Parts: sequence; structure tokens; C-alpha cells
Amino acid sequence: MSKQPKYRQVADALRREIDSGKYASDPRLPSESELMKRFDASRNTVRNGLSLLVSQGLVSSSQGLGYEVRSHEVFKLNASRFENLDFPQNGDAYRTDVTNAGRRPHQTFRVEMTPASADVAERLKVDAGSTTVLRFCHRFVDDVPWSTQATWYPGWLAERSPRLAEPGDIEEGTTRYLASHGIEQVGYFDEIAARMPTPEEARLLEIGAGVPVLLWTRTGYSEDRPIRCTVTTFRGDLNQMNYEIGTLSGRKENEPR
Amino acid sequence: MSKQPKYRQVADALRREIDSGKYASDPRLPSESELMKRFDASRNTVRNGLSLLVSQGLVSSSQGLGYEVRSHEVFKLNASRFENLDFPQNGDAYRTDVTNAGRRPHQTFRVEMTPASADVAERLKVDAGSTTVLRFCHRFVDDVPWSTQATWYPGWLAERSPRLAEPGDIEEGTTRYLASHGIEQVGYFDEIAARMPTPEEARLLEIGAGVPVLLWTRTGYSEDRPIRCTVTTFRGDLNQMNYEIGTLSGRKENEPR
DNA sequence: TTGCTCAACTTGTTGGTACAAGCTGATGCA
DNA sequence: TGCATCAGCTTGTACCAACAAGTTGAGCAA
Repeated sequence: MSKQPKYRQVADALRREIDSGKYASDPRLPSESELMKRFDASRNTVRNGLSLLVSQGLVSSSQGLGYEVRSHEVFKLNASRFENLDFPQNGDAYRTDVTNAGRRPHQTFRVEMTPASADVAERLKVDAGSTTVLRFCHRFVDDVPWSTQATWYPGWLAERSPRLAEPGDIEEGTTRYLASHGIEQVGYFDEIAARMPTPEEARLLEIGAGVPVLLWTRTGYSEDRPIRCTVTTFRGDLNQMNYEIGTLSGRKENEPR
Repeated sequence: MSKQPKYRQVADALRREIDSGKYASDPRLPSESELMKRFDASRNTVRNGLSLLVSQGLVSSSQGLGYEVRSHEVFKLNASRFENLDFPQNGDAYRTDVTNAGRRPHQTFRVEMTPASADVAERLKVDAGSTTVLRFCHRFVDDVPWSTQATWYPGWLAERSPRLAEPGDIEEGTTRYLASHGIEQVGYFDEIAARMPTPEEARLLEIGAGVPVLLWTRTGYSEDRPIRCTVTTFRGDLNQMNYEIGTLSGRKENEPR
């Protein structure tokens, strides 16, 4: 029987209701005081149960408004085609992808010279602390924060490709710009990790502490050495990364779903 | 100025101490009552702060024992080599990987016939509800739950490869077994997502509610159609997925770190 | 020594109270 | 009509109390 603590019963009951689609039309959950009456529990107990759902990313709360079921329409990113010379794209891949999905892209951008951290230096095969060019993007979709992207280029590359260190956007895309300077990316190494956000990440992505982030680290290689290291931070609940490898017989684009 | 609520101050102070390495030798945090004295706060306030750290996966707690800083030694899985015919492996890739890392593998295994869910049917291009073979693994490393892996094979494939539906292990590896029946996997499609665990996943992987899971869905294709769909669930904090694509000049195995 | 009990610690659960702060709609004044 | 105010809702923060339940080690008994 119900040996579960009461706050878990609250969370489980609400989770079942959410899964059943009860809040599909109106995402607002009952208020704390209504739940207190319904479950004959104290406010602390109800809040304990709700905080479980919040920490699982199912529900969000805001002061004065109440609790809401979070929508999760997942954005799928084909990482094996992204920035791949076999699938040429005009300019910024992010902008075209988002526009194609019928959403409105927006990004802020900055460039700085910065000493390489240990992690970056290791991937770029340069000395830790040596100067690198950092190009940083903060990207939005329909004005909702979507991802942050930081790309480091080794110092020797910036000397050969001066526009890298200039503040402006590179219209044709950096991959193509580098190729025009004889630096071609012939391979890359991707690392994908998930963890809970740091306070800084939670602020930039406007997510609660209960939503995981996806970390995507791509190290690009030319024929003879690493040429860049890109770290992208996504909202984990709204993004999915896909890889296509080899021959995919009869698989249509944008499938499944 | 400390405009932050007190429970956040508690969390931030402890997070800074953790980052500084204060608990590297002894991972045990001060008890709640010590923290109450130190921050001049009530027990509930201290617990609020601690629960923030727990939900960020930095700290775990157990009744009677106290709070501990979670270690996070990350296991790196090279997904682009995993089960790839270009990199032949003897038998089970998981077992060899774990053994090579100096750890002790252990797994439980079961096979069942089951109707295809909508998700699986879509990926295997069979009718929803049609019979599939499900081979399910629950994997441990040094007796700590590590991952669950469920692979569905379409019914037509099981008829041609009878050992798939038999309960025993397939010593040489299923990829190789299928190849010996003329069914070669020539490509695959990987989907990677992160989310908070369901209660069932939290139970199987023995993780608290504050640790995200990584979901890895691999759909394998023969020359003419999908032949399998594998869904692997990892602890997100202890696993990282890597992909090598193209030529990686001068990159040594197991690097970075 | 071995094994058991128990006190003293730990966190987990549940109840209560009070006030702060954000949001909304109704009210009423100009 | 237009606008400001405010009552009444919501969640956020902070405190208190009590008991349940898991762990450990001291100390006693066989």
C-alpha cells in the first residue's frame, strides 16, 4: 500500500495527470492551497512534492502566477551535417536552420583575445595560457535563450586569418572563410556531456536549476593540426543531437518526426 | 551586498568551497546542525540550500550518514567506433571497454517478444504493435549501475536470425552474428538527448532526482532497411559520448584525457 | 573475543506560522 | 474614458517544533 511519503504521492499523482494530458489545453496546475485541501497535506509537504516535479523539469513556477506544465518541443540538430563541407551551407548554419523551422533567430556576438584555459589548450595542442581568439555567441529563438557558443582559435591561425580577431560577423561562415585561406577542416572530434547548469548558465539560458544542459564540444582538425574548439551549451530539455553515419537506406530527411 | 536569500548564500558558499577543493580529501560536508550554527539559519533554510546542491548533482545525501561531495570520474564512450565494422571487436564491446579501463563489468540480460511502441515502430519502419524482439541489458561497473540498454529487432529479422529471440547471450556479438546471416549494418542514425530521470530510471540506475540521464538512440540500417533500434540510458554525470568524423591529424587515442 | 543493545548522532518527513513579493482584476476617482 | 489604487490571489523565504528512520560507536554481557 502507500508506504510512500506523502510528498511523493503528491508528485506522482500530478505526474500521472501530466502524462495523461490533463493539462494539455491549460498548462496551469492547481495552486498550492488547492493541493493542500485535495491531499490533506501541509503547505510544506505540497511544496516538497512540487519541487520534485520542478527539479525534473516537468513543471515550472513563478511567483504570483502559479505552477505550469513545461512544454517541450524538441529542436533536433544534425551534428554530423552541421558545418560539414560535404553539405555546403550559405553563411551561418544556425540562422538558416532556425529560419527553416519557421522560427525567428537572434544572436548577440563578441570577440576577444584570451589566454587558453587548460581544457582548450589541450584540445588545440597549444600551451596553456597562450593567446587564443574567442568568438562568443549568445543565441535566441523567438527571443527565448537557446544556446551559448564559444569558439577558440589558436593564435597561429588568427595571424594567418586576420578577420577572425575582428569584431564583425563573418558573412560567409568561418569554416568557408578559413578554407579560402587554405585552412580546410578535414575532420572533427565531438564530445557530448550532460550536467546540471551552473548558476551562470542558468542565468544565460533562463532555465531553472532543475533543467539539465547539454554540452557539445567540437574540435576541428586541418590536415596537420587542430584549428578550433567550439563549446556549445544547450537547454537539454529542448534540444537533441543527431548523427548520421554511413548509408541510411530509405531514411527521409527529418525522420523520425 | 547580500541581497541574495539566505538559502542561496548557503548554497553558494558551499559550492565555492567544493570548487576550491576543500573536500577533495574528505568528501563529507558539515552536518545540517553545524551549518545552522555557521550561517545562523534555521534547519529548513540550510536544507533548502543543500537541496539546491543536490539538485545540481554536486552533492548527495543519505539518511544517517550526512552529505557528501559527489565524485565525477567521467567514462568516455567513442560512439562512432562502437559497434562499427571498420573497428572489429571481439564479442561484447561494453565488456572489453570496461575491462580495459581496469574496472569490473557485470550485466543482467533478458529477451522478450513485445509489440512495437510507436517510437520503435517509426524507427524500424514496421507497423506499431507488430511483434519485435527486445533484448534488454542492465549493466554495472564495479557493481555500480551504469546503463540500461534495450535493443528492438523487427519481426522479419528475427525469423531469419533465430538466435536473436533465444534467451542466451550471443558470444560473437549481435552485429557479427547478423552479418553472418547476410545482414550487414552499413549505417546508423544516432539521437542523443538529456533529461531528468523518470522514477523507474532513477531506481534502475540508483541515482537521485538531481542527476540527469543521457539517452542514446541508435537506429541501424542494412542496405535496404532498418534492422535494429537500440536505446541506451546512462547516468549523465558519469558518461560522455564522443564522435570522431573525418581525419583527425595527430590525435592520439584517449585524448584529450 | 564475540555479539548485542542502546545512546547519540545523522538526515527524512510532516505539521505549523508569519511575512515578503509578484500578478490580476475590480473598484473608484478624475 | 482613462488611470491609479488596492484587495485578494499566487509563490518565495524563513522560522519553529516534533517524530521517524538510518548509521555508528561505546559499552556491556555472554
